[in-house]
Amino acid sequence: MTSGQSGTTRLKTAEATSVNRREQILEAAVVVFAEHGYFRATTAQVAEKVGISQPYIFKLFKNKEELFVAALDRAFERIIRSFQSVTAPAGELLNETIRVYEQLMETHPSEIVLQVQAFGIRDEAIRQAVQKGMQEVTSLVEGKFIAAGIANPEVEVSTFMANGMLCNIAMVLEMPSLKPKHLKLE
Amino acid sequence: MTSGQSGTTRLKTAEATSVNRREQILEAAVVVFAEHGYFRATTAQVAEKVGISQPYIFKLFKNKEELFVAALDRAFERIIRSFQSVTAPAGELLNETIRVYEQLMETHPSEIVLQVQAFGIRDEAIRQAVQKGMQEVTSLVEGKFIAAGIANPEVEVSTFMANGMLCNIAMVLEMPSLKPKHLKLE
DNA sequence: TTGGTTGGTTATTGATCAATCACTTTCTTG
DNA sequence: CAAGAAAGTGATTGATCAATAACCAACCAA
Repeated sequence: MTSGQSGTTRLKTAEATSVNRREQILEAAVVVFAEHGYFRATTAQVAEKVGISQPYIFKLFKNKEELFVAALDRAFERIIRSFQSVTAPAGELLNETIRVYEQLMETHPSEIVLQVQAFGIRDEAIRQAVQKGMQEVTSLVEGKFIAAGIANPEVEVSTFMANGMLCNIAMVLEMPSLKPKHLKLE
Repeated sequence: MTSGQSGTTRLKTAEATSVNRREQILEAAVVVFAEHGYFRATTAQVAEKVGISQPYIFKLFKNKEELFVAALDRAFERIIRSFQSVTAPAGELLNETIRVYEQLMETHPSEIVLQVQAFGIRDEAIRQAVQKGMQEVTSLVEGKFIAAGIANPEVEVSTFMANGMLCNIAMVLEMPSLKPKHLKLE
């Protein structure tokens, strides 16, 4: 058996199963990587944040690269889940999708920062993870736009992604003036 | 005297003055940093590409960070010079600016990659250099758009920058499908 | 009670590199 | 040509870390 789910189920108290530990480590890793960057962040910092020893990380993750990829996947999964949950009529779908993303940037800023970092890392495994994440997000949004019957879905999605990227960059650079200007008023 | 410009001026043969060396090093640094990323790239790789010893780099640059910032400044300067050179009537200005940038991506891809990398580096000096570069580019383009009498210049500039960012990211990720879809046809 | 499984630790090491130090060589000019 | 400046090198080092090795402890089941 893997977990501590014994006869007298002691659930709720977040037992130290390896699955829980993995989650804790990932949560810490997202923050540490976002704050210091992939190369400057150390596995010791992640461990410290979780309250475990540095080597224990390598019992649950093959190496630092895999840890980063897992953290990145987590970030993309949240974005995808958020966008999946969006429901709105065609006329409101774009604005609603933007609203959901803006909320995500507030509630999980580190995961957004992680994304931007990942764009610049020259590492095959990481690049593949980013490619996959970006492809999934694009496809998902496009599917929604098409299903809603929005005109020129490809262009709309592309514009949405472009503004999203600029938004991300404005965030990591701490340049609010760079944020996209929508101008929906006419 | 600093250079070898003696009486019998032996110009043209690219003498090994420290100014020339600085330029050579920067040119190599742009390529090496773009290829391996700031942290994986080593000063030894840069030196090898120039054909000098690794320690000599530190005679011309205080440290690795300063070398990167200088390389980054160079990249931004080229972008700015390119945009400054743009002249077109209001109706064509946006397209012409796009064209110039697309050409830059072809002729100096490493400098574009360097930019994207720089977004993700958590280092104060580097972040400041990126901020300055982005601010200058935005202001310059906005100035041009305003001077040409384009309507909603702020929004147009923002959209232009957003698509530029998406374009950069499509490039570094090697995801051509992510490239912006303009759709000027009606 | 014993032995296997799960969850953990301490200590260490092997590589990697930026950066410095102590020199040498090559100009050039008075 | 002497001598100082400019250009450049070889050797080394001091830190930093990912990753491994080797070992410990708590628990449970047969």
